[in-house]
Amino acid sequence: MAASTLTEVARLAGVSPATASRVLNGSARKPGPDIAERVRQAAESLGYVPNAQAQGLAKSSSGLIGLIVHDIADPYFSAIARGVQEAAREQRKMVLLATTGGGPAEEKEAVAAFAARRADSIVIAGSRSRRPGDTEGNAELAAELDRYCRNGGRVAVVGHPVVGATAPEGYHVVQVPNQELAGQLATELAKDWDGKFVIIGGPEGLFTSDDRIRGFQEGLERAGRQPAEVLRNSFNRTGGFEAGLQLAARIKAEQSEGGEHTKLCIFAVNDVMAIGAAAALRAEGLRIPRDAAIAGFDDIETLRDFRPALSTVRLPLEEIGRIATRATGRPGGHSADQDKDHDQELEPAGTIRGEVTLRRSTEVAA
Amino acid sequence: MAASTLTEVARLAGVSPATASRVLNGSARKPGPDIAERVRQAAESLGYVPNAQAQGLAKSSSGLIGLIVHDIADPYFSAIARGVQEAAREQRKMVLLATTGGGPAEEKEAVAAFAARRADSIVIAGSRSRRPGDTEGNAELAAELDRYCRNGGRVAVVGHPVVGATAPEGYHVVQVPNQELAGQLATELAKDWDGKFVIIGGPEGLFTSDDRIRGFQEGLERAGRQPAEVLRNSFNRTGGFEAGLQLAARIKAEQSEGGEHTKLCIFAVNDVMAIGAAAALRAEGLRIPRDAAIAGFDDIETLRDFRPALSTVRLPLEEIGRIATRATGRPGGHSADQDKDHDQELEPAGTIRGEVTLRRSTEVAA
DNA sequence: CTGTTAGCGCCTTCAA
DNA sequence: TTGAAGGCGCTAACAG
Repeated sequence: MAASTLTEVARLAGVSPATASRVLNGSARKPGPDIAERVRQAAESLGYVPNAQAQGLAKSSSGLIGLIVHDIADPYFSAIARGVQEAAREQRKMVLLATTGGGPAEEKEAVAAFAARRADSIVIAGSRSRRPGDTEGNAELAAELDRYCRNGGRVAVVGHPVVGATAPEGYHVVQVPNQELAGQLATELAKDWDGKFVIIGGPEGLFTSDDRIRGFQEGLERAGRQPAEVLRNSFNRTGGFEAGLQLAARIKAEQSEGGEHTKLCIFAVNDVMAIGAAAALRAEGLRIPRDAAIAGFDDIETLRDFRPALSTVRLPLEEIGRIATRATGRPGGHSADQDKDHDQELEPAGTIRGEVTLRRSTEVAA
Repeated sequence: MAASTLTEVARLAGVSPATASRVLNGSARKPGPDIAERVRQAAESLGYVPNAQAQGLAKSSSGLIGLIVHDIADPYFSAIARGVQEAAREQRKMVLLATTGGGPAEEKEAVAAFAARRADSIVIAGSRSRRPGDTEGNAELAAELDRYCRNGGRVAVVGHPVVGATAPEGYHVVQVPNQELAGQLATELAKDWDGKFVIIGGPEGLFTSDDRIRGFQEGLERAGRQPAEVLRNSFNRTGGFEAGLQLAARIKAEQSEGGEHTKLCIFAVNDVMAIGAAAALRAEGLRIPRDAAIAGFDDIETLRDFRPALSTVRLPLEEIGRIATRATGRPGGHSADQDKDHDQELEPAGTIRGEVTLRRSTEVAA
């Protein structure tokens, strides 16, 4: 009932297992064409499927890439996942998926599980955190990662390095210029908006969120503006929605006060939160950009048809996934020519370029 | 440099590998607490990580669940993927991801790869197809699946069974009542709309699309309406957009003709296409539902903030993923009490309940 | 309760 | 070029 084995194929073909192996899987020496054909036919007729586990055991390489995300249903992560998939396919590897919900403890579990499966490399896509409650988890995660690397595993982290990770080799960080881009966004917005800025951020300690907040504040400062107030909330639509409700109340109060007031410009640290905030404003009867402007970050594809079109910062999510994955590929894995010029190896895993994208949601037109 | 092995742990603890194994991994008999502690410490100090490949080889069960989707970045699939992940976690298994782009040939590759990795079960989430070009691919896919099942693998397919698959056991189909629900949607819409209906569908031969089209037509018929014209296009936003452009031209022509005309009601066979079509109408200066109504299918979460809110059919995507995955779990895998009542086993893998959800995009209000 | 003995299926030296 | 032998790391029968 179990799948047929190489030995069975070999027996049917009247050759040794070794020979069969050489025929069916890549090997330096190629057996005689007549023999090869017989083996192939035997394999075919038995419906032979090589046992990757056994192959992996013997070669100590599994052909697996581990991907860690907070939530695969979040479009931010699923876009990255698509890039990882592509790159994995290039490397003829398969993707193992782990969803962690963002906790370092669960991420550590995932790394351990990947290590157990002897994944050739691991891509960590979720934002790092330095919240107080996470310090222990971070330490454990770092330790687990270090061990994994020491055992020959490759790791790529999107965004920030894992706190405390001191991995010697095989540890790559794909830098995402969150801070810089948020700064540019602020600068651009400051050109058109005289009023106050408010930031809807994630919980304090989430690097991605903090970087974007910091960058935005810096941008405001460069433009000679007051720092923006920061509302903190969960890093998802609900968080944005709740913050949006608060702001809506405030805006309506100001409006009913009469008198002159300048419109608020809201920066949510990611698109999903921005959409949540926009929904809240709308629910409260406010309109964008008439009563307030709003901008996000990421430029999530599925959200591009949202109206008013959301000003945001475009991030090449799919490419980020690809680059991270490629960074973990063993050099000379499959490419024909191998640069002897190792300089490139020393550079960061890849430079990500984003782009400020102003759209309707921050237009000044009444 | 390589990871440490069970043997090393055993040696350090001064016990046999078998004992170490019994301590570190689940086993019926539990060694003495003193011994157990020594082994645990040895493992800890060596940073021992069990080799799942070896375990799999020995136990001939990999703890892997293979998931096949068209495109992980498509919110429809990523929602299902989340459900699969959840259920996998319940079963203490990991998810192997394969993205196929929808072709049976690639799906066959994926199944073979999963089989090679000895995945315990496979969940196929993409729509089946019976397009002429796919017949050969379908046959091969079916053969591969049959073989996989025959070797003890479990399979769950979302929607329709794979064409030609005759798998004896372990082959489950999660029925999604596309046709029925589309019929209900049509019925509901027909109550409010006097005018013509148009369907924006996917390519002919895609089961999901065809079922929804058929169901919608049936619903119209039941309501005493003429069958709707069907525009076919690719099964994604672009397809919807292009069809939308066509319709926009038509609508504008009718409008400029003056005279009386009834508004068009558009049914796109999935939300993403509906959004594309809506974007096209908007781009052509038309407004929804003023100039035309539009409805989709799936109720994609990320799209719920779209305005005008899209009438659609809510599908419990995440649950579909969960149910499909659970259907493939070996009975008595982890649950405490094991029903001796096998009746449930014979029913379809699970009954999916959807819900027609009328929203603003099909309101009659001018 | 513990240790010993065989494999799980494959790859890879090494001889022939 | 081909075959034989050993081992990858672990578990599952047996013995003790």
